[in-house]
Amino acid sequence: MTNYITLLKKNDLKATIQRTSILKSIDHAGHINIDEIYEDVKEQHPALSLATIYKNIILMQQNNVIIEVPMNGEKSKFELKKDDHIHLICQHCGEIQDSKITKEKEQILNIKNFQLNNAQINLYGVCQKCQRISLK
Amino acid sequence: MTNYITLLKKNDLKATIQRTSILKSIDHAGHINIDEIYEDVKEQHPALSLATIYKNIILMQQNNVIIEVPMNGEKSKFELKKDDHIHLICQHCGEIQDSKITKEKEQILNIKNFQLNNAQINLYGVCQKCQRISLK
DNA sequence: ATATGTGCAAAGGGTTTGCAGATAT
DNA sequence: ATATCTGCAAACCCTTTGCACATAT
Repeated sequence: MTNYITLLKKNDLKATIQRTSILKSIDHAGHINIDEIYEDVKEQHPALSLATIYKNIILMQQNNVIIEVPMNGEKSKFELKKDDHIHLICQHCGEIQDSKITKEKEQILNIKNFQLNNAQINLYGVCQKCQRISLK
Repeated sequence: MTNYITLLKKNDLKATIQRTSILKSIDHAGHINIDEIYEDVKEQHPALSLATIYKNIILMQQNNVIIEVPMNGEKSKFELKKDDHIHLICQHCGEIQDSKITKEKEQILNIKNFQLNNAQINLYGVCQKCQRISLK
């Protein structure tokens, strides 16, 4: 919990219970949308309002605490800010795995005449677990 | 125009004027959101309604005629269905360039234990034109 | 002490829906 | 001929906003 407080303060945000709760929820889930955060966070803080979540999601994005993961045909999810990475999105179970962008992969993304700031890579397919299930 | 008719029929959709107009708009723009399609299409067909665009965007996605390009912090854009490719999104002028995924790049996306169906790669940065401008 | 954050309820705006008339096949 | 599509208006629901009270620093 103290980690979230530090994270917020480091990024010029006051550490309120609402914000640390939201961050905890995002951190535990890995990738999570607004409604799911709301459901999750209400368990400990029933009074925490949806409006507060919306306000803080915007604020925490602006202050580089979290980042948006736009999703095909559904609401954006959010994750804690970290280095660029690849999302492996399972179309069967919905789970999202992170996969590192290795140095060799990074070179591949180096496209001439384009000054890259950040990469957003979503790979849709079937995860290992679901591949096994469909074999049965 | 006849191309759009063929494209629609090939994918089990009736070829209405509304649909060909929407496809023409998407094709010309390359990447375009719903409101922009509406503005564009109204010039030739003032009566064409937003509701019709929404209905058809959903339908044409389902029938593999177009695909969604989710965007960070803004409304999704749409493009004609084509092979996976990389989007180079300029954070300065907003333009989106397509970049081919070469065979070597494709191998890089081959992540073990994940059965890839389709890749969605958005690279945010500064395009060549805008790099030149900021040098002046 | 005070600037900032929160919760509530209302407003706003984008998207969807139902239906009667129109259209593609 | 008929199943499907369109346009309109209303409904819906997600997101934002304003304000009085509460809280972090």
